[in-house]
Amino acid sequence: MSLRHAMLGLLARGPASGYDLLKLFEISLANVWPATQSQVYAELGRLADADLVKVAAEGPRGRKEYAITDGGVAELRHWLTDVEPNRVGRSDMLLRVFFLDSVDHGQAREYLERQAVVAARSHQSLLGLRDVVAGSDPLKTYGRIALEYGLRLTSMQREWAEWAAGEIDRQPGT
Amino acid sequence: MSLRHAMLGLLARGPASGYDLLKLFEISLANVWPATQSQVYAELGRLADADLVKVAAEGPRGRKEYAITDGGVAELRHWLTDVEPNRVGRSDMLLRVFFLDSVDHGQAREYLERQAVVAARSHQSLLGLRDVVAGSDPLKTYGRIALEYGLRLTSMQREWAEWAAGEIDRQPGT
DNA sequence: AGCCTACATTCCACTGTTGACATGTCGCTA
DNA sequence: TAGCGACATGTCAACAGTGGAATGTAGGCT
Repeated sequence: MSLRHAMLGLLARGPASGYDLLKLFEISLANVWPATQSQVYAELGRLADADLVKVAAEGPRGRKEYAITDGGVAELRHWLTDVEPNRVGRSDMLLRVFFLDSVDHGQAREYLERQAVVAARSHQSLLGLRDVVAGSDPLKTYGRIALEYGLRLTSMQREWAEWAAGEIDRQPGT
Repeated sequence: MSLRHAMLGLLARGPASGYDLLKLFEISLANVWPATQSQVYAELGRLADADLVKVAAEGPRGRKEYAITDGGVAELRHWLTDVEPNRVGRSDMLLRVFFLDSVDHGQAREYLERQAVVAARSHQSLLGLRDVVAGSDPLKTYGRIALEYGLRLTSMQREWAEWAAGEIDRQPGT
């Protein structure tokens, strides 16, 4: 249940409304922890029930501004410092690789090549993002670190996919 | 809904019971697409309703052996060759990095160092796995390719976490 | 005045995932 | 023969995530 912690993390930087949080998810967390409107508002209610956040102010158009409480800060810190067994992430892409022997060599190769292209594209868009934020408001250290992870990941993915495409050519059979 | 395709992929290699599939998920797909018993049996029922698999034989202890049908093979191939916008994976680890500014420098550093250790450990266990399978039944090409991905990923994660830990030391503030 | 867009919240139905519980068979061995 | 452990299937409640619809406000434009 990390949506909760993502919201607490955002609120730790300052009060915000559900709508604000939604925008923050869109612009800064979209590639790490996407969240929909239904989720955000529902979780905000639960968070308030648990006294981890509270309504700090009510604005013009029914706007409710929430602020994190001391309990919320404690919960956030606990989540950040507690060692949890990080559960395995599912990977659609790798799952397909496992079953690539169900299609012919050409199709398998095509799949891997497409992965290389997708990874390269993601890499490019992250590079663009880095330039944008470098030019204006410099990213906070941790933002830069997270971005660097994306950069390294996509670059590794591209190399791997290219290697894999070559590898299946080298392989006897199929 | 890729549980369905994972099961079709496994059944494409030969008939199996729900129990067999469960074991296969545990040993070969645990790190790519974990599945529980409830899910497997329920999905098997749905798959049979949709005529993508059928009961091929009934064994000793209520055992039902399922086989993939032509429709199932078609569905599997379609999934393997169809370009789908791969949805973003959530990352608990990266989410934490984003909010590391809510704790002090020492704790942030500790978190990143711990990530480096975890990655290194995963890397070692994959190396072990590779040696085991290399010694006995050689992995199929695609299994090797998927394993290589894990190896590269964990190695990249370790390097990145070490770099990140150093990086926050170099940073002014906190 | 009428319309559009951005702001803003709430509710709902559906699917996917987890964990626990219930039930029963079969072969081994103390 | 009683009990254990591996085999084997089935069901249920709860929660997380997705997508869409309904509702309403306020400001700006034509």
